[in-house]
Amino acid sequence: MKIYNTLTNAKEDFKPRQPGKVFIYVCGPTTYNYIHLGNARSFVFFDTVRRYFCYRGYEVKYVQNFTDMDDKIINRAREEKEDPLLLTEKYVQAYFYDTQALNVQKADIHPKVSQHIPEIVDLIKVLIEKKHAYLTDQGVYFDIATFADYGKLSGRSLDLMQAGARVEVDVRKKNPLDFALWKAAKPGEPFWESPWGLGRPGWHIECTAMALKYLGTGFDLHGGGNDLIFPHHENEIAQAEAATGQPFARYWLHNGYLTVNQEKMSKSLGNYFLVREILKKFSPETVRLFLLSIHYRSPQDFSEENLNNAARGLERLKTSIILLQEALVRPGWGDVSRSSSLEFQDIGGREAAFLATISKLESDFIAAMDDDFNTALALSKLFDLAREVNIYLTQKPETENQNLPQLTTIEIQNKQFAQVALVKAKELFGSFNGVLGIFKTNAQGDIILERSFQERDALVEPLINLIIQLRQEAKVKKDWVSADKIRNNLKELGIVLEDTKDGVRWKLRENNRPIV
RNA sequence: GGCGGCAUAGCCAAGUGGUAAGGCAACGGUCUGCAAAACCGUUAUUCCCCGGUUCGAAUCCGGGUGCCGCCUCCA
Repeated sequence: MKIYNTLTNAKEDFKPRQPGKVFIYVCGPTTYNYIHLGNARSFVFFDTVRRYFCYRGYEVKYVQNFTDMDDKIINRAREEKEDPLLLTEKYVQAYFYDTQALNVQKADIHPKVSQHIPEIVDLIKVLIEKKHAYLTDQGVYFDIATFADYGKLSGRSLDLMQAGARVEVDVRKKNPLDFALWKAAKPGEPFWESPWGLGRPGWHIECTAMALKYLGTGFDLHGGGNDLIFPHHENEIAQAEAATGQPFARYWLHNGYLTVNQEKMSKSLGNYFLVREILKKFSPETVRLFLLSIHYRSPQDFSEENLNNAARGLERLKTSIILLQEALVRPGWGDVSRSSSLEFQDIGGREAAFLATISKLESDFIAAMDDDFNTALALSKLFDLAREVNIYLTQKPETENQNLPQLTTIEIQNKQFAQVALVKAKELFGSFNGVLGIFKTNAQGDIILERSFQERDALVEPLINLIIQLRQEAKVKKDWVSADKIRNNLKELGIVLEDTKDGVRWKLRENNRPIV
């Protein structure tokens, strides 16, 4: 496996800290708002990274934090006149709602800043003891001059940064780039007790403290969006390595921005689209397919047209999966008792060729993901698989629609071959999807293609109106049999039609509604 | 000013030395009562421009143009 490491600006062979295990820390959201699609890009990508390590047989420990205390939260809470921690809890829940729609698996641990104050305080104590931090009346600051490697992640030297820095001058700081570890509380602000008075942690210290607590020094992967390279991740490294004297994380991954009209999607520009808004119009499968259709380090432009493209591509994949699922239970293809005893080398011409082709796709898929998580290329293998399956199914089996007792031994064997081929294809769909996470799956790992409830709800109204219209036409022709049949069958589905003087009214029997 | 990224068909996009993946759209065909889906075929002699290295470059080197980002909160 090769991974592009921001620390070295090069693709490197991945070597885990411990054989067979991967320890990952990904920067999560600051919970003062709903996540937008740019945030989702990062979360979906790192979820895919995690899934791929699992697919490759690694035991993964995945930690993603919530920054649930900082200036933005305090400001937002003031605006909404709400307690900061309650506000934060609301957006934590919203985060889970939005990301689960996108099939992002929960991290093993989701630590929150507010619940790790003791760890943070201890870490700051160490930094002060080691003379890497100093006190002012504003709080505690990290002294970057004491950390020789400062700038190694973002690739800048201190001199150049100082020349270009537009930082508001704080004369109490030794260096303009020194950053807060502990901020003294102003009146009315939330606070915790510390040896340096009442206050709260600075922005960067929490990730360092929580990563060290759950993953230790020198863990494998640390990730986040490009915009976190400087200063956030640079400062995390400084804090951790100054305190422990050990390398902090070994591979740093950063995803590119999501843009709108080629400009970065960001809250300050106001050009952001919330995940929950987009999901009103596009399915989560479409959104995830869209996000993975480009290499993670490249910028990706958000537009309705691009989402539409993805939606159409998704249709193609769905069709193929449906065709395969149908074939698996159709006479002639898949209705023979499970024939797992067959060895591949026993299998005849057409099936053997098909199996060879899709096996190649599997190795291509792995090669693509091994090369710095090339999801765009991996995705093309999923499309290739769909086409191969479609081609295979286009050609009818000789024995289709014949009953088993009438078949010769050869014919039965052909059916079994076909089934082995189809089962293998289905498994491959499943394992590609297990990595890319586009489709939801059941406990057995089979792909579920049910429409989302939003989609269904949006369809109910026009669909029922259409049926009512057809029934009205039947009534006009005095075709009472058809009209009554429509009404009775709808009733069985929990949809009640009532003919009134002013037209047709319909109701949904409450207990027939699907339970989410 | 410093640092970094990007530029491939109508659109999205993979591809870092060996002769342009995949998706969408479009057109023609097969299938179909008609559609849809599916399948087959066509659609970049060419990869922003100029110059160079090489038997050979979208891929390497030099120069130029355009767009974007970071250096301040941001995934």
